[in-house]
This record gives sequence, structure tokens and C-alpha cells, in this order.
Amino acid sequence: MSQLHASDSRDPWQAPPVDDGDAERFCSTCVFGRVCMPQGFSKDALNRLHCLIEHVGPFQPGQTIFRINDPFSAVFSVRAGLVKTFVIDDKGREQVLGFYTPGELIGLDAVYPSRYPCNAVALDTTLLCRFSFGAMANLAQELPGLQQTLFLLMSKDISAALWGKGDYSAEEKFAGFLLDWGRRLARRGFSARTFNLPMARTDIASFLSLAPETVSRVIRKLSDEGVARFDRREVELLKPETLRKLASAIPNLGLD
Amino acid sequence: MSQLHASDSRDPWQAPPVDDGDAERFCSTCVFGRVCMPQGFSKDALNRLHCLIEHVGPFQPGQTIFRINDPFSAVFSVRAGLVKTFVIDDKGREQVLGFYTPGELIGLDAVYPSRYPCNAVALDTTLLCRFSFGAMANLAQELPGLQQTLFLLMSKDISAALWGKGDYSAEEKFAGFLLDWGRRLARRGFSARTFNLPMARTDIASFLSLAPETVSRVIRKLSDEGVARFDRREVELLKPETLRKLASAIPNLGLD
DNA sequence: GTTCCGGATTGATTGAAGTCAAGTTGACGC
DNA sequence: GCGTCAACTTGACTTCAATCAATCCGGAAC
Repeated sequence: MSQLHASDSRDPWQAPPVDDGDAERFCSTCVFGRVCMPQGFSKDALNRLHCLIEHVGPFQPGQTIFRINDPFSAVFSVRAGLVKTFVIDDKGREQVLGFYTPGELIGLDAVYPSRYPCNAVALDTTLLCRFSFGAMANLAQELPGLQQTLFLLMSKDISAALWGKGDYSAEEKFAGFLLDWGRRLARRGFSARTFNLPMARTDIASFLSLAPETVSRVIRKLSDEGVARFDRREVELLKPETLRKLASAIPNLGLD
Repeated sequence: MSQLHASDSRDPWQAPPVDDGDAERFCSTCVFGRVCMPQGFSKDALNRLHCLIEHVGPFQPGQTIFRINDPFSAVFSVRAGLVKTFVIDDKGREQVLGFYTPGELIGLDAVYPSRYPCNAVALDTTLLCRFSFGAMANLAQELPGLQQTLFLLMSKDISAALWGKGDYSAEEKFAGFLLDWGRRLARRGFSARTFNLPMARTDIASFLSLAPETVSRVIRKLSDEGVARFDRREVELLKPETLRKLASAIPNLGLD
């Protein structure tokens, strides 16, 4: 969803579907656009960074972007759509590791092993930017701002990976998930109060290490208590304070 | 514990307590010594990296190294001893995030927020090397090998943070913990079969998100089944294969 | 040695969430 | 409209680990 028209309308359903960027501009949601520019990248630097970007996609829902153990060469920035990463345990059960919404970067955890440590599939029609990591590292050698940006992004991913570590109740985890998702959408100009949970209940359950049935029951409980309204995959947070209180059990939630 | 004498004796209790390094050499366990050198750092480069190292400590057991929300300026490499990092949740319960043994690096997750996101305390008499991160980043601008090393270390921490994510039984988690700990000691030349678990049961429990009583019961079960022998904090893995089978439920364990 | 103390263990009970099985709902196609 | 299918929900039951409550060490001090 585009940010170009965010000042005209914050309704995702009325915004143009994609902001592709062009030779002069990054996609408005792009981490490199957002993070680098305020640090004073020169026009030349931006152009050189641009040269190593490759637009890929569209990927259809269910389509694989990379597989676990594929050799690593690039990270991906989500331009539009939704991606989940996951691993399969020895009993064949899927463990979802993360969801990625436009502006977020996938694959920094693959640098060390030189292979992707997880699978990535599109959950919605998805467009990506592909950044060759080697080329980026080379460029970072000349551009302190880019090096700094990469350090920041990787550091942030360490904290993000820690999310939900610990022993929390189903309600606390789900409350945290709702608030986190809302906050990430808010960064792109959408409402943090009324939004869509575009992934399947099963995937939310797996991400939170819960059974789908438990997620269902938590949703019913929050509905009954008037904390949030759920209609299919639409959510309206009626008492964000109550959610925040629940989620406050989980430390380190302030990832931003 | 020193690696200098590893060829003479692999017994940690007979080895000299500390390998300090000097003007010419890194501590033998140091991540920068280990990771950078094979990539062909020049003598000059090594010297410059050396200049920004500051030896700190000793810290006594229980002594704080940094506190959550302290402004970030440096990462720490463990030279000797043992460190745990942890956060306190809103009910006052401690959640252990990690244990750090000599050669391991603490604090890369603090780069993004510019504050330490957790507390760090020594669990044993501990010596550290302090690296100013800003100075290191500057140096990395000139030394591609150092930049690469930092990317690798941060990427590795992302995977490490993911450890234990998912819904596993107490036995699976503990088996994974034992094997992981053994493997880390083995990297320093010690036995991966017979070793010490120098942290309190309570800390292991917290790290694994279990009650201390549950850890105790798992230990008893593994003893009864002859899978491992426990004597106080000493462990001998009698059937590592059984442990591996248990731990294989947890994906992504192969962090190395 | 004896006393003390904190960490560790053990046993009895409880409870939150998983599992299994049976509905329900909505989307799509014919 | 009706059938089909998958996702989701609901209810009944089970289970694993947390909690509560006693002990049981083992080391330090005297």
C-alpha cells in the first residue's frame, strides 16, 4: 500500500496498491529510504545504492520466496504484500518465525551461515526489492551511513527475534501481538486501532506457540469483555489500555 | 580459562585462569582474534583494533556489568568467567536471556536502541574486554574484514536469539541446552561430554522458561534413564545420542 | 564437630493450554 | 439455490508443567 497519498487518505483500501519508487526515489516505505536519507546520503550515494536494487515479484499467495538452506546472497525488502518466515520441526509441524509487512527487511539472519535459516513464503500478492548483500557490504565500505544503517537493522533484528521469549499466558501473548502489529501498521500511516490481521489464525497461533483453538478462545474472551471487536480478519481495538496492560507482562516489547 | 596451554592439558581446572593477550596478540578466545585473523588482517590493522580495546574487571559474582537502559557505547567480549543477561518483567520475575562464556560477545543488541536492552551480571569472577562500538565502526570503515566480522557476529546473534522459540517439552529444551553448552565449551578445547554447568538451576530454568522444580525433575529423569550423570553442577553425557534425539525437536539448533 | 542458610530436590495438587472431535461459517463454483 | 471445501469455532477431556509446601542437602562460619 502506498504512502504517497497518505496525507490524502489513510484508508489502505483507497490508496494505490503499490509505490514502486523510481530512479530518483526509494519506495517510500523502504528501510533504506527511511533510515539512510536523514543521515545525509548524497545523491550520488543514493544512486549507487539504487543500482544494486532489483525489483522482484509479484509472488502469489503461497508462493515460496526462498527455502531453508538455499545459499544466501541477498536480503529482501517488502514493497507490497505480506511474507511469513518459518521452519519445520522434526515432527513436520510448522513454526512461524515472523511476518513481514511493507518496509521491512528479510534475510539478515542468513549472513552468518551463508544460507537462509528458514523458509519464506508470500501470504498475499507480494512485491519485493532484492539487495545483493555482497554488493551492499562493498558499498557500505565507502558510505558510513549505509554501514551504520546495516548495523542498526541487524541489531534491531536481534531484539525482534527475542520477542515473546519467556513464559506468558495466551492472552498476554496475543495482546502483545495485536499491539505490535498495530504499531507496525501505524508506522506506515495506517490506523493502529482498526486494522486487518491478514494472516491465518493458524499462522498467528504458530507464531505465538499456541494451538489455533487457543487463539480462537482468546479472541472470543477479548470480544466478550469488549476489549476488541473481531469480524473475520478485521480488528478494532476498543480498549487499547487493557491490551497494553496485558502485554506489559512481556518485557522488551518497545522495539521501536 | 586459557587456550594457550590447550595442547598441554584440556582440563580446565589445571589450566592457567586467564589469557590476557598482549600488545601483539588477542586473547586466544577472542571473537576478533578468531574471526578476523584467518581473513588476513594486516599487522597494522590488528594493532589499530588493539588500541581501542580496554580490559575491564575483574567483576565479582553478582556484580553488575551494565543495566537495562544504560546508554550504549561499547560491546564486551568475555575474557574469563561467566556472564548472564536478563530482564525483569512487570511482576518482578527475572527472565534470563543468555549466558556468555569466554570468547563470546555481549551487547550487539544495544546498537539499535542506543541503550542496553537488558541487564548483565557476572556469575563468576569475570574479566572482559571493552570495545567502543563507535570506534570499531569507524575502523570497520577502513577494514573490510572487520566490517564483515561485525556483520557475521550480528547475524549470528539473530539466530541465537531465536533459540528455543517454539513449544517444546521441558525435556527437549533441557537436552538442547546441555548440547549447546557442551558445544560452546568444545569450541574452547574442553570436553563436550564432561563439563560444568556453572550457573544456578534457577537461572537455567529461567532461560528455558521453566520452573526450577521442573528442571530438577528433568535432571532426575535423565539420571534415572542413564542418559547423563549429574553431580552437583558437574555433568557427564552418557548417551549424547539420546539427548540429540530429544533436542532434534527444536529446529535451528545448529547455530555453528 | 555443630549451626545456619540458600539452593536444590521431592511430593501433592492445581490449572492453563493442548488434543480430539464435532460443528459452524463464509467463499466460490456450478 | 445447493454442494463443497477450508478456515475457523466450540465443547469435552487430557496432560504437562506451575504452584505450593515440605524437606534435604552442602558449604561457610564458628
